[in-house]
Amino acid sequence: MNISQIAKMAGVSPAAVSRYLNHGYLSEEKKVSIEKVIKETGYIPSSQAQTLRTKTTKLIGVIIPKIDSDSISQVVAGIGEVLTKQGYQMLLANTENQNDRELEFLATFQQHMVDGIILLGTILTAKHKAVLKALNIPFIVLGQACDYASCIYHDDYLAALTLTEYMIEKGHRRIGYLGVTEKDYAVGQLRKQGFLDAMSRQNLEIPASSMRIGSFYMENGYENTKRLLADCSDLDAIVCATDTIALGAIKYLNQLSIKIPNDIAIAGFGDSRISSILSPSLTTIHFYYRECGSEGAKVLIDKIANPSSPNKSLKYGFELIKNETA
Amino acid sequence: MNISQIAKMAGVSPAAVSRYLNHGYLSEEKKVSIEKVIKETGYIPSSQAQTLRTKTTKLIGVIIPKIDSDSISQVVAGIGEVLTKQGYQMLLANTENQNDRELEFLATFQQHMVDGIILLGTILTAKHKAVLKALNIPFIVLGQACDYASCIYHDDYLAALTLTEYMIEKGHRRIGYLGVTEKDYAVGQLRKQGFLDAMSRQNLEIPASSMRIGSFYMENGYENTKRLLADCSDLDAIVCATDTIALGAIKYLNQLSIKIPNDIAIAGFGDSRISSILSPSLTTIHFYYRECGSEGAKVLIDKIANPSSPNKSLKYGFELIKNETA
DNA sequence: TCATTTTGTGAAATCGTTTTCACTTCTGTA
DNA sequence: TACAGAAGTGAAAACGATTTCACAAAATGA
Repeated sequence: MNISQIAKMAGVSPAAVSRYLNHGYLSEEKKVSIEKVIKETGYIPSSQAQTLRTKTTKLIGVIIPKIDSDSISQVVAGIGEVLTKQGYQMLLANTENQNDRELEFLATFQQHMVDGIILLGTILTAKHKAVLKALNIPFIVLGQACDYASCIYHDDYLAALTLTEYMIEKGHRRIGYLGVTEKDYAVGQLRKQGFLDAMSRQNLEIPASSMRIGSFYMENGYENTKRLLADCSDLDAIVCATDTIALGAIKYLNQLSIKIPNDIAIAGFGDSRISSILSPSLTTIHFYYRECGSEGAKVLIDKIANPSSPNKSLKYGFELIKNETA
Repeated sequence: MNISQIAKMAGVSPAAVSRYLNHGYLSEEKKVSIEKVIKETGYIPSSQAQTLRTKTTKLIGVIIPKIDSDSISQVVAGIGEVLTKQGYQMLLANTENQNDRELEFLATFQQHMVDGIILLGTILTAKHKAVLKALNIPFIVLGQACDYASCIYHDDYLAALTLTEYMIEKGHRRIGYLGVTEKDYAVGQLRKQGFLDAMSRQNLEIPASSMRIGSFYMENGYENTKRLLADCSDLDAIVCATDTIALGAIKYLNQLSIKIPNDIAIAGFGDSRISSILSPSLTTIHFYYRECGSEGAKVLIDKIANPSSPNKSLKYGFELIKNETA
């Protein structure tokens, strides 16, 4: 069923049908007859053919590192909400933490002529920058600061600083740290730096052996807590770069019947749904993930409507959730 | 940059370039020169134009009720893995539990000419059936049995039966139930029926006031546990239709300092990541969510390749996770 | 009444591919 | 030598929409 057939059935030209579908510069009489035929046939215009002429797809490509993650799925939910409302569709690409796949997906997005791209950034390399700019498609970065695009992110540094100061205030002195790769600027570097600065402000020592770097998975929390305690048996608290890592740590401590927070206090980042249900409940940082997603989608849509508009950089705050593990 | 420009630059016809891109019925000499030009220019063919001719988009539409859900995001991860591997892209539509939106999204998918559709079913109405069949696009249903399409689902009934029998075996007699709407056949009806049958096999009473129906959210678990205990103060266990609901129940019980499992035992369904970390850890049912997603994607791709192949109906088993809350 | 503007309309070009078809040019065989 | 078949090629016709352009009819103004 195509536009010419509809036109024939309605006794008008294809151009008239197109006009009906779009602006509608058309006599009332023809509008009625076209409407009737379209209703009867259930005709839906081919978006591919439309794209071919108009160069717009109403498609937004979204690249994420992992969909089955508490924080990321919240961002995606926020994105989806706004896109749907604005008549866009989401093309979702999940790299499963394989950073190099991001570039492949960018090529696919280009092929599908997406109107815009949202990159939920983990590691932004020079190559990313080059490819993204060459793409000539509006894009934004979420979760990381970025100087060549609009970006929406969290105050990871201040959050880590605040959280660590809170731990110190609670009386903890020998605090360990479980982090992630420094290639991830927001989570790997800023959170760690916030931790370090809070410690040094109080002139607290940080022996190298009390810090560990690992993956984003729970196993990392589990294994690195084991190693941490093997090397520094006198720790009285551990700050973990994510809630997931904190869960791994808690799992290990539970197995050893080490009491939280009396023997060792724990804190995480992300305020995952679990944190308030755990018992003891997890002290953590609430970030505005869903808002980050929905705001990001809005910014991108603005950018698509007005490509020459200047880049924006929006930093969301956070909330310290004072729960029971610290 | 289009195929004609590439052709001109390589000194061949557009047809030759197209042949290079596809089957490659072409002299070695031209292949080389075309390859060179494509590499230099970074040319990527327009998938819309391709679709216009070939009627295939390499796009799969996926409809889900909620992305920020532990179980669903796992299914989506499984789907994404296979689709990417097979060169497909995922068009994701999140209804946020608004069932009527599913039909809208189906129309959008049709407009975008997706090659196939995956419906992560909650409530399948007669209208769904009618619309899906009229669509004339291969589709499959995940999470629900369905007689007019290939479907992949879990043995919800036997899981509920087994879990409840286990609770009884553990010595619980006055067991309450927190469920969801019966319109959701798998989660609402089958799990409840499994519970009821296990109870009646042991001749255990189920007063109407010991069962509650609510939403999929944690608040439901919290609020309905409150009501349940107000009416039936002598319950010694509660079976919850999902882990999320169980978490709500646990939250309420913790607030009242009711000891789990000594005062009241709890069980859920889904084996969410949290369940093993909670303390006490949550007794639950492990379903093969990720596998369901990846297998579903495979079945759909087979169906696309061979549309006349008969429908398949695949039921995955489960695993009873005997943790500490029951 | 006549000139001018407004309004409504369809023919045809266009977007960027794929694919059919007809036409060379080879290759190998009788 | 002649001829069948294979191999390689490009012109041109799709695919299904939008949009420009030209033109007719109707409305307006003098």
